[in-house]
Amino acid sequence: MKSEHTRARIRVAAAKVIERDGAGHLTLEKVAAEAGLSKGGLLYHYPSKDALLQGLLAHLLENRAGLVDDLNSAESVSDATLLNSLIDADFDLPRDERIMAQGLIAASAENPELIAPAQQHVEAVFAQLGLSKTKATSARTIFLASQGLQFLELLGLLSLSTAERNEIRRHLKALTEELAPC
Amino acid sequence: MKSEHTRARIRVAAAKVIERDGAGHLTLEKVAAEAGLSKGGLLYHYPSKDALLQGLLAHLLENRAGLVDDLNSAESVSDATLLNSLIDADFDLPRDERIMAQGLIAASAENPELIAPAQQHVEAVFAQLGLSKTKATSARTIFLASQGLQFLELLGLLSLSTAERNEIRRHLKALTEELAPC
DNA sequence: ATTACTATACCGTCTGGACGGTGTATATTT
DNA sequence: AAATATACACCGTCCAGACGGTATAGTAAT
Repeated sequence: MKSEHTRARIRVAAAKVIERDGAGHLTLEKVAAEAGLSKGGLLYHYPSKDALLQGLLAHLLENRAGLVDDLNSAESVSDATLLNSLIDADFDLPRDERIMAQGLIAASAENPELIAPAQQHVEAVFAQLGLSKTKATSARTIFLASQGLQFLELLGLLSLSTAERNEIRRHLKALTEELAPC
Repeated sequence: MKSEHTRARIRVAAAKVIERDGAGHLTLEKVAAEAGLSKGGLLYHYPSKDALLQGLLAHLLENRAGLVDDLNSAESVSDATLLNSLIDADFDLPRDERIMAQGLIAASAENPELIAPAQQHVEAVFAQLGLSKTKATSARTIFLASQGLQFLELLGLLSLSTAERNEIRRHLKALTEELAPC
């Protein structure tokens, strides 16, 4: 039971290494050092680099996965609810997790299968948003825009002032609300 | 003058390697082999791996850069024109160049400064779309959605049927046209 | 006895890039 | 016309460093 605590420490350490040295220089030894662990100790918890990366991704999807699943009960209005949650999740992603995502994008180059869980999530969202015949495309477009901004920020291709960022967020939320009444 | 021809061959070879082995396994030797060149020959044209990657990116931005610059003359309606072109460029990106983009995303992990030209392009687009006070956010959102889809596809997080893909494209174009009259 | 580590040494592999050399075409000089 | 020089395009080998992962021996707490 101390394990999970240590694993969390390791994940944060990985994020710090990625932030400092770049995702391409993520090394088991560096992560171990940053976490205050020996290399052997790190490998005890995550027996390979891939396992560590999978751990990062699983952690990232923990919260979001619930959002999609919780919609088994509700109806058409729930698309707006889902979008709202996803937008919030995107825009309020903690710094740590943002960096982890960055690292995973990089890692997916080496090992494409690694991000399969993320693919599952995205396609689940798309499937859910596709259920309503009339507004499916509008809903999906809102999702795409939210994701688009996250990726551009993640890759360092765009950095907005908080004011501009918030305005886009507001706009996406407004578009989401237009979905329900119609 | 034979140089440019060979360089083009090298770029295509790089795309093939990325497609076959994954972006993380892009190697000078593999590219050279694929291009029917020795490693030394490759290094003659692109004196380092970074130089090769920069070459790929420059090639990708060649067409798009013109789109933004061409708007020095026109007025507010031109935002719609720009968006239209960008959407087309995103959706009609040739297979080769799509794979190159994939490789560059991966490479940016190792060397973040590498994608500076792309950053410049994105921010130029955003600045251009920010000029019209009233519809700036709407225009930017359309751009974000288009980019969002490209990234999701690029990273293998989403694969749509051509029908679904086209519907989103149509929707983005419709939103773009709504921009002008108001 | 099991869990959770530390510390260190080591191995095999991969890879960027340096380096020296080769052939060929064009230009210049004799 | 012959000889020489120069630049271009390219070959093939070698090497130093980095990295993932293994192995081993030992510690400490539960």
